[in-house]
Formats: sequence, structure tokens, C-alpha cells
Amino acid sequence: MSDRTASVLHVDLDAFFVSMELLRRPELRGLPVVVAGGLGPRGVVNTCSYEARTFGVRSAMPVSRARQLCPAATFLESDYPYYSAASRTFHAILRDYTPLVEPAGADEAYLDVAGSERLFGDAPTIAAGIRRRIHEEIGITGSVGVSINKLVSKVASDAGKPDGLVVVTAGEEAAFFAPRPIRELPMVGPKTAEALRGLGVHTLGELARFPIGALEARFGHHGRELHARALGIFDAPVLAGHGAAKSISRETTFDNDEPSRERLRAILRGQCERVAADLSRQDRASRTITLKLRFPPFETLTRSASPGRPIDLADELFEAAGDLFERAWSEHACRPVRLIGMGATNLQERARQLRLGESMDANVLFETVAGLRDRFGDAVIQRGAEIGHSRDHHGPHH
DNA sequence: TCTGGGGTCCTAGGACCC
DNA sequence: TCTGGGGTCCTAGGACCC
Repeated sequence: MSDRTASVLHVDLDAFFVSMELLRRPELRGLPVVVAGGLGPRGVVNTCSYEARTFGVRSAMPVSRARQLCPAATFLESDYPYYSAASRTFHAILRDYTPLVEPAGADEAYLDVAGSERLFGDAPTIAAGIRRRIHEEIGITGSVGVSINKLVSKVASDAGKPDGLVVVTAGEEAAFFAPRPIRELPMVGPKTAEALRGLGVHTLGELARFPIGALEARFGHHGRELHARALGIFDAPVLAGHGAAKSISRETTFDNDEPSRERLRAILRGQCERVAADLSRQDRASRTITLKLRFPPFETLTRSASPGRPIDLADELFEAAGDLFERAWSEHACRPVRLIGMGATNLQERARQLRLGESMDANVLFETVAGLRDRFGDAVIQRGAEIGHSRDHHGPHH
């Protein structure tokens, strides 16, 4: 069948945040542990230990639900600065084997080792070496899938979790996929899975045998793609690096729905400053600004505007986002807001120079603030109007 | 159960241009 | 009169991923 050799690896750290917490809290090993982005009333689970999973706890689940399912679990708040050092070590290990490393988040990446085999051995040998080094140098376990493409390697590493190595030899892709449930295929989320089950399709083998025409009638172009993927066919190559960002955004969900126009505007202003700082560091400017509002119970709207020229300063972002906010909010009768956010999209390289007489002080200030927030977290510096807000109890006190 | 925050990609309709 | 076809940009929303 295939004359390609299996040289694509997907490497994934196991229950990354929880594994890192267990390193410094070994007394919790073997117990249900849940790490959540926030422990407030609207927090959701980031990662949980395999012991917690036996109670039905899952990623992206509301913390309130996780507490019901497993009241005995230890609940911890995510500590991103602590995890990021391990993440850098992880990616550095991978780059020791090939420059062809495509990061896919803090705790996973794809590698193509076709050009590295003379130096380091065949792909399964390299996979074993990577797993050993992750364990020795970070102290946690990782899983690896090896196959001819990114899709099959991803499914393979998931199948081996935790602490697994799964090799799918060339030509065996469809057979490896056939018995697996459709939800294990990347691109089949809750909605697509429900629609497929409605067609009587529960496994990837059933999906592969389903008539393409019927899939296209139901899912459009999506249908043809689903069918190909069910057979393990996937062409996108491993691309080094992560490329320039296509959008930059910040959003905030309130513990209690926020009714105050002034406080909403102040939060929005802070978000514009953070986005402006990111734009500045990446030398990018935005041609489209998007405002996001969510009203209770869970009704989300977005409004966007494209000013005539690319913009990148906090004042410019806030001028656009503030206008969008005023219009959208009054359309919704100034109801209390569950979430407010803004984003810069349609990014392009920033060509602008600092104009004579422009407020250099303000730009220097913003970049200083951005640097402090990088090192100590977003809560370290806040505008006066943000202080005393309901979400502050998450942050450090000064 | 009651749903974070940061992203990517796709669709679909309408405006506008040739 | 009352109408083609293609291309591009913009906006709003939604599915999906980590």
C-alpha cells in the first residue's frame, strides 16, 4: 500500500498541570486531584488526575460539577509561570532530535524525524529516547504516537495515554482507526458526534464505510474531509515553529454579572492595553477590532469594526472597542454582563514609526506594565477603576 | 452540571467592483 | 428594460482545539 515510512511523532505530556503539581506535592500522588483555571463559582477544570477521571471528572467541566462528582478531590488553581519552565524544557528536548518541531500548545508537539534517523535511529527509537528524557529531565511522563502523518500519530498517542508509546506502521492506518469511537478523531466535537450518531455512525470504521455522498449532503465540504480522516488520510505536513499570530485577544468572565457601565469600560480599557502590549512586542498592527459580550444565562454576541488603517496603540484600540461596546450594550438594554472581551484580528506587520510629538511616555509606560504582567501575572498592576472588582479575590494582594 | 481563556478555521450573506 | 458572473472584503456566528 503505502511506500512512506512512519516518521511523524506526536508527543504529549500526560495530565500536564496535575503532573507538575504532583512533583511538588508528592503526598497527593495516587489521589484525585483537579487543577482549574479558577476556583470561583464560574471556574472550569483544566486537567485532572486519572484517579479523578474514574469519578467522571473531565477537562472543561465546571468546577461546581467536579465537586459534586468527587468532593474528596484536592482542588488546585493553575500556576502558569510554574508550568511554563517545564514547557520550555520539553520543547528544547524535542529540538535536540530535529529542527522540524511544530508546537501544538504548551504540552504537545509534532516532529518529523525522517532526516534524523541516521543520527538517532528509527522513529520508534527516537520516540523511546524522548520519553526517557522527559522523565529524567522534567520528572513526569509523556506519551508518543508514531505513524506516517500528524492525524494518525495524534490519535495513537492519545490511545497510549498515560505513559505510552504506540506505533502505527505504514498501511495500517485504517485498520488502527476502525474500532475506535468517532469522538477520538480530531475535528469530531460534541455537535458532529451527535449528528453522526443520528446517522447510526459510532466508530471510525462505520464512518469510513458510510457513503461519501450522504456525508457531503449532511455536512457539505466537511463531510468529504471526515470521510478521508476516518481512513487515516491526512496531508498537512509538519511545519517548524508556530508562525505569526492571526489574532490577539483578552476576555474576562465575572463571578457576578457586572451592571456598571463605568466598570465595564474600565475592564475593556485594561484589555486594550494588554492587547496593545502584545501587538507592540510582536510588531503587529490590527485592521479589525472585535468586541465580545456575553449576557446571562449564556448568550454571546460579537461586534467588529475595521477602521481605515491598521492600529496598534491602546488608545486607538479603545476608541474602536469602546464605540462597539456602547452600541452593543444599549441594544441589549444595558443589561448586566457576564463576560466582556476584545480582540485584534486581521493582523499585519507594523510599519509605523513613532511620530514626532506623539505620547512617547504613554507607550513606554504600557510596555513597562506589560513586562511586569509577564513576570508577575495580570493582577500585579491594575487601573484604579478595576480595583475592588469581584474577580480580584483570585489575584495576589498588594 | 451550567459552562474559562486563548486561539484557528469555516460559512454565509451583503456590499461593491469589473 | 430589470439583469450575468466572478472576485474580494466585511461582518456575525459557530465548531473545534488545547
